[in-house]
Amino acid sequence: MEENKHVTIYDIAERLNLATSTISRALKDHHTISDKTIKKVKKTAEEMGFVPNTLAAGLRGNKTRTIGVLIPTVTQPFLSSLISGIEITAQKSDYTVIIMQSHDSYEEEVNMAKSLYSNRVSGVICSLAMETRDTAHFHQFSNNNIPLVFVDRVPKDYNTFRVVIDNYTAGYKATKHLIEQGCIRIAHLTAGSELGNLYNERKRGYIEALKDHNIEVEEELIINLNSVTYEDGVKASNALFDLKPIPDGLFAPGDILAVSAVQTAKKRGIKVPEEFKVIGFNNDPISQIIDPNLSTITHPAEKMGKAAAEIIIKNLMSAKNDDAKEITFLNTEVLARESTEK
Amino acid sequence: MEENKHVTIYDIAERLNLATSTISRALKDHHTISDKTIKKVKKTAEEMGFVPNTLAAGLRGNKTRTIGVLIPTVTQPFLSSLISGIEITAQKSDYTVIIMQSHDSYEEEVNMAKSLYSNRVSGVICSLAMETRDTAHFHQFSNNNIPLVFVDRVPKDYNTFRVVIDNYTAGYKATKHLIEQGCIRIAHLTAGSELGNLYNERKRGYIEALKDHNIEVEEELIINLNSVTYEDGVKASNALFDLKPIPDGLFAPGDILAVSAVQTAKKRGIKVPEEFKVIGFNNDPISQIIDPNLSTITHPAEKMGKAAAEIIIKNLMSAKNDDAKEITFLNTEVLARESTEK
DNA sequence: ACAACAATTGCAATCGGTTGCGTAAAAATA
DNA sequence: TATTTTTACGCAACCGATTGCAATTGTTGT
Repeated sequence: MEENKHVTIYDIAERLNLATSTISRALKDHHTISDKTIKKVKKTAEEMGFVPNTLAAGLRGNKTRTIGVLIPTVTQPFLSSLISGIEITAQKSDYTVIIMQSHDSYEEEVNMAKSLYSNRVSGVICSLAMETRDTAHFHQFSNNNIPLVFVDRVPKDYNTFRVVIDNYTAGYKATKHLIEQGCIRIAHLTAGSELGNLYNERKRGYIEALKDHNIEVEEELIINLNSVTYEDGVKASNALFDLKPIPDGLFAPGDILAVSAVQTAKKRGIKVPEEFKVIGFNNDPISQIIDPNLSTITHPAEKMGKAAAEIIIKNLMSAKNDDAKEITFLNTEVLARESTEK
Repeated sequence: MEENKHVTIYDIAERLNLATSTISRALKDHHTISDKTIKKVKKTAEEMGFVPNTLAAGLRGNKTRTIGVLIPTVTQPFLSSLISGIEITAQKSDYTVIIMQSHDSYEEEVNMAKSLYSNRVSGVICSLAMETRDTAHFHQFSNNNIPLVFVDRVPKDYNTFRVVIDNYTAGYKATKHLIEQGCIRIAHLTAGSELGNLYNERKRGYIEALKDHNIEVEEELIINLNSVTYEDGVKASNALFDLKPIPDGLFAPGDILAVSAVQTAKKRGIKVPEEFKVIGFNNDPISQIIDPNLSTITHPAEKMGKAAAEIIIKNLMSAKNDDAKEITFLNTEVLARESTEK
């Protein structure tokens, strides 16, 4: 096996009897280099199998064309779609994406943030870990003019870009849909998280919708979960079905929870949607697989990823850090399917 | 907003009136540095908010402690679990993971490979794009002693590490399971792909299982798909259900396909599993959501990811490139669920 | 033919850790 | 006390691309 040492611009320079500066400029079509030389350099570079060393360029120029992505996990459909969106947009502008998972751990998030900074990423896109209660570990980015975009699970009081949906309105719409389908005793699952306040917002929407339709808010119909998992969903569903009478509707702020409710209902012989209507959240793939098909709220993951990446790239180009750190709201819609049919 | 310039070892050296070499060594507990100095340096580094510049270290040492992952997409459950496994293992050894998606395009795969090389990754883990027919773009890694591990969809004749399941045996097991459950006319979906020959292997297992049980292999029961998608699965299923008599079993080499078959059957009033038994592949989340629950073949995604990352890291530490480039086979099992019940 | 200017290319410093080698100071040995 | 050995640290080159400025060559104008 041949041991090709990496080909550098020095090798090209030597071969062509030119200076490295000329090679460097020729390779990026600098206007002070003649067409003849540019052609010659590019041809030789190609022949020699030259691949620029990103590290050297990054070190010298203090910019890496790399976007760091810090998210709880890549295995949730919403987040993997988010990544996909980021990646597509990044690629178009020739940016590389580094992905790190916090596994919803604060400690890991802190470490990963440091690692991203250490890698001198040009920008950061982050969805907060569940555990995270303070955001001091993001100051290193803000303080060094590295654009930072929070997505979906965002801190409330951090002056930076945010890409989110209007969770309040989404929760309101979901609940209103159930009411319109005839529900009058609507349960809700929620989860505590101070910083990424999206569950609180959805709950607020739920409550407001009930009030606006003169439906009493019953505390026993609102269950607080420790974690948004299938297992916890089953537990909560069983608790709801132990009530008499059982509620006639459920707004679950995640499709996994909604699915767990549907399946628990089935097991207990409760008919969905006849006796119990369910609407989920996210429009995960499973929502179209389960029988009955799950009504849900769209959560434009890929769009959000694209939007976040665009903000980073745009901000990096303009080089002004005095831009307003606006919040981008993307739309959500009710997808009415079988699980809420009258 | 304060504009902290990045703190460097030069800053620390100046503050403590030491040489940068001493700082550098102290920070990594070099034995020639006194404990007193080490403590002092670390404390000061902490105070000053020093974060090492990975680029500089990588450039100098020509190693980045970064693993490049090149896969078709992150949105498939199998692949996102694979990433998860890679990431967990990498993190333990303090490696960073860069993820790139080929979107099953040969051209993108070539570009991304170049980008990874350009970023001087320490190792590469790759699952081939569907389109890929030649692997010349991986020579740059092999030629430069950068460990390369192919996972799942691997080239047949490339002398490097491979982490796979035994697709032949898995296909055999799946088919045998259907036979044991009483099927005698078993259909199969497959897809062409010369390099990542896993569908061919599964098909081989299918055929051998039939032969071993004295069941005739009928060409009309084997449908070749253009793509492994829900839509193509529906088309194929409809084609199968147009036959008379319809087959009584199906081995689908992917849960999405299996699900499409189950749902198509339902729509046409064909009862699963009474009239038509289905076994899928991968044990995707949807396999436990669909009604009836889907029998399937386990595909140990996270384990494969961990194994691949371990190979990379181990190889990087031993620094011998003459190791045997062995193939790692991970086990698969039949998960018998409702969709193949007698 | 010569100044003035434009078009090309070269020189050398720079980014920030890393590391081989050299050296001064402290400790051990003769 | 003189000499050898350790211990602890400094010097300076290095990785490879970038870029401000200097230098060279080629053009145009008068």
